[in-house]
Amino acid sequence: MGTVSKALSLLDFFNRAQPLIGLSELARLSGMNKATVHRLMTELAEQGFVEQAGSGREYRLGPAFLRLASLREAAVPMRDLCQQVLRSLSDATEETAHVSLLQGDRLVTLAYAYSPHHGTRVTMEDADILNFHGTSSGLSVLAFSAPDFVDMVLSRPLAVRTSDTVTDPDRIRDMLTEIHATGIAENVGGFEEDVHSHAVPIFDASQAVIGAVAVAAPVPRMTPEQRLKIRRAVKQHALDLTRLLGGFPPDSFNRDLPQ
Amino acid sequence: MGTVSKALSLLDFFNRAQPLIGLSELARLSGMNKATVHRLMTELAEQGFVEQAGSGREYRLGPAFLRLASLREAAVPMRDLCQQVLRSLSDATEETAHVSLLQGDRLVTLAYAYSPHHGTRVTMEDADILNFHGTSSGLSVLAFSAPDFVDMVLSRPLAVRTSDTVTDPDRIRDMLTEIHATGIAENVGGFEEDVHSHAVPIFDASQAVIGAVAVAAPVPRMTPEQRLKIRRAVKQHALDLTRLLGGFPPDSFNRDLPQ
DNA sequence: GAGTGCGGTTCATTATTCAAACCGTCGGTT
DNA sequence: AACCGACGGTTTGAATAATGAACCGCACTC
Repeated sequence: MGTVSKALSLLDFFNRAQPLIGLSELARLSGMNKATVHRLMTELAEQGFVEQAGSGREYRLGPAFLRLASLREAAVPMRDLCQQVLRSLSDATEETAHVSLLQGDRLVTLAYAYSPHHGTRVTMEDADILNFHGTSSGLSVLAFSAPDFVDMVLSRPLAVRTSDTVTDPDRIRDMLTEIHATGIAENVGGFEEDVHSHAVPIFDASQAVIGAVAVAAPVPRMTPEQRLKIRRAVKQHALDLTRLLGGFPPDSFNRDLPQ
Repeated sequence: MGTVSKALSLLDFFNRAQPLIGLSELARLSGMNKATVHRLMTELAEQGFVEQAGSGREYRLGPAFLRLASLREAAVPMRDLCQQVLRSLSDATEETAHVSLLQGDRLVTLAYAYSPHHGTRVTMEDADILNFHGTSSGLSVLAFSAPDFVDMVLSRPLAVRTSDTVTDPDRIRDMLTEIHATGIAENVGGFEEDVHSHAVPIFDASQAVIGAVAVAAPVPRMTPEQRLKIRRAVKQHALDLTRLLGGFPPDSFNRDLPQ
């Protein structure tokens, strides 16, 4: 791993639950030497990528990201487009809709939309990291990923989030085969208890998978009629989003709407 | 300059006007070797900080920034707070208000708010980079910066944006002395023609300057009464914002509202 | 088909980075 | 007040990774 990757990977230890991290802790988390972490953080701080919090001397993410995110969105209004599609999707299904994007070997929540129709709903956070094996989004992405990537993901330890999380690689591979055939991944309670979700992958111009569109509903609301409605809507909106982003589904992608 | 700084500095060449940059051009812009740039960009791409556009092979900023900006804003809702203060400030002055933040040795626009009161207004872009010598925001920041920093800024070539841009370091130093005394910087047409702007610095918990609040109005609308109203409003709102961000003005800062 | 500029690669040289030990400081404990 | 452990940060020779000139294949132009 190059120096730049090391420095950037330090940023991954910051999240909503842990926005402030001290030098020693960061060294522990990353497994790097303290001196190394210090030098890397100093360089990141010079560029505004991290800063040291006023009171303690702990680090947190810096203001540079606001600027760069603004420029990214100006160049590629992906979030905007996703938000529009999600609005329509959550209206159509009356449930929570969200888009996740493949960033390196992680799947990251980019945007979401709630439906005001029900008092209870599945709630989301931006910038959450989803696992591949226990979410419909992750499974839908894997089903259209290169075998090498699937092998890499399934050879890592697979976190058990709920009693329904499937962690047997062989069973997961069977699921991927079926998802590849239908174009839709379905998951019940594998990530959060009582959440029933459907996901369909989205693709870029080179027909490579770049993420997924999903709808997540509370398990008790999932009637057969509602399930069919969601499956049709997710698939249609995922195809729309792929097209809006300038992409194309691969030839093997089943474009039929589910019956 | 360390490797990490080199890699991150490559990101600075992307902006609204030039969102796509090829390898050779990036090497030229940065003065680095093409192989070096290639390796750095490859590492940045692995982490999602840049990506290669579908058609050509040019690079553009990647989706990672959306995630990190979201986490930054969750940890430090600076943009949110600024937006609230700016809303109030632009309502009070009936002109465009904006906040810029010091990031390393650059001054970057963070947020702005327009007033719906007039049909014409000064328009802004997020993530624009302001110069120090030709903007009221920049001058107000300089006036409360360490002498070393001022020397560094004024020893660089000073861009001439309009016929009214002041570029004589001695004259600028005189202006800084006065700005330091009053706490307000004023600039007429030094950055954009026909724009009259006022700015007041904002400070962090250690009383160091971190940016500025400004109001920009078309020159023809600037009557003596309007000018006084703006000066009072900018100063008050800058003090409010400093406090909201958990900061304190330095002891030398003149807290009196202008008469 | 020679010339140009592109993205990308190679490899010996060289400068940077690493790990371990060490400082000074801060709170809490004895 | 002496001790302790953990903190952020700094120094060191030894190990590693970055560097840049030259090069490749390609597309396009003249």
